[in-house]
Amino acid sequence: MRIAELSKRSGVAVATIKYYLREGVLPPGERTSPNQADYSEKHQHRLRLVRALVEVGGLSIAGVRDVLGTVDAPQPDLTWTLSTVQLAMFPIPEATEGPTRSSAEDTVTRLLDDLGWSCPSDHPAAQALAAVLATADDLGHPGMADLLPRYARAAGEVAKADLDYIDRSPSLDDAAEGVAVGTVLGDSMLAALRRMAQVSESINRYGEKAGAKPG
Amino acid sequence: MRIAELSKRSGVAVATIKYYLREGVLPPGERTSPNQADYSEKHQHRLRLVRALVEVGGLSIAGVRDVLGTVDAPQPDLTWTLSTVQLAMFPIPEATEGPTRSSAEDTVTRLLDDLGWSCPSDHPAAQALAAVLATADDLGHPGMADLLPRYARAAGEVAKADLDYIDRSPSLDDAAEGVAVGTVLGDSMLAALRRMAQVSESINRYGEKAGAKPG
DNA sequence: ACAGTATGGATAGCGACACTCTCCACTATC
DNA sequence: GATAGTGGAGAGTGTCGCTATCCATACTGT
Repeated sequence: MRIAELSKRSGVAVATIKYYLREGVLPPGERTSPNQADYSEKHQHRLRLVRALVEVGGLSIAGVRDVLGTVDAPQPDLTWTLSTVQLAMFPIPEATEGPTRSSAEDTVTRLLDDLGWSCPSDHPAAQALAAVLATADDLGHPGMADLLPRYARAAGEVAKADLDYIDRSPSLDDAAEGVAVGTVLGDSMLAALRRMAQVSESINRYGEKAGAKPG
Repeated sequence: MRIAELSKRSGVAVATIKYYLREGVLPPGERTSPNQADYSEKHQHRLRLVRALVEVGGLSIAGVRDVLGTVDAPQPDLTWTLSTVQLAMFPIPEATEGPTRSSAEDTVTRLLDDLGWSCPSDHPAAQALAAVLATADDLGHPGMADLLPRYARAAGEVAKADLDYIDRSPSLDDAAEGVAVGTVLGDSMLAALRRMAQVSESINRYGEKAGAKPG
């Protein structure tokens, strides 16, 4: 198919598709003449994936490029693939310093120890967690740390489900894409469910009232 | 204190503080003369809160304004406060249409029913969940829906912890801020813990190898 | 008292980002 | 052979979160 049809089928503007081609998040079509190319269902699928990563996952175009680079070069080491996707999604950690931050790092180390998790305490995610705890502390909400065990238990369950899902993939390629899709969509899914559960729990405890929508 | 000291203490540039004042996310200082104002510890705290919402929660300035508007007008109805904060954080849902979307909505309705959650199935969060499921379907990953029960159980646990945390607040003002902080920081906390748990679980299943950092 | 600095307020500018538009030589199609 | 569409490249657009510049006035140190 040609670019106009790819655009029509995907609902993405031609100019945007050209932009994605330029940015390298969509591979070029197969040349049929100096200025004519042919796009396949693979391009259609890739375009959907790009849109999902951008719209649902909130990734930047550069982040999408990173993730797709990993998906396209499937390593047998899924741990590596997982870490790469995670890094593309959460490129944050710009380490802060200070007493609250140090004690937050201790808290995280202790948590990992208590849980027996095989995650290094200098992992970006662990650093991010320490940063969040330090922020809560600075805001005068040190009680957030008390939530850690329950949050961690829930996160552990989710992670097991995630890895089970990846394990079901028939091929390495599928597993790599499964990691990307699962990481990105899983985050949104979990966030949505948390909000729903909060609303439900809130209604159960405090009553319905204006419940659903305040605006 | 004057603006220069507020800037020094908070690490936020004077120009940025002026910008926040203009945007209404920081209340004006107390006038002492036509062009002189005095800022208190309250401003310092508010500034920290704004930075946390922006940096950790990824909220836009407009989103911060919405959240703070709710925090500053504490309603006795915590369900309302919760919903408002949620809306400011996830203003997404721009409803799509199509067969996958409809069946995703059915799936969500059924899930709510099975779980016995008191969350209306037309709640924005439920819509967001349906959108995610539809996206997964369109991407050729219909198996994501199988993860729902385990995800939901985990989300339920987290939500109970969240509401327990809010319940501990001594005053209504504190509860309102607790909702905002808890919702925003809780999301980041949960995401970080999920990543850590994924890494841990991945190492347990597939071995260490390049584990922590691929780049 | 008076130079030097800081302040609040308003306006304009900047850099990043994700597109979107315009132009071009050329090709496909009617 | 007129018309519409193509790939490619560059410039332009709108939004966002600041950041810089001005200005008249106010505070500060000597």
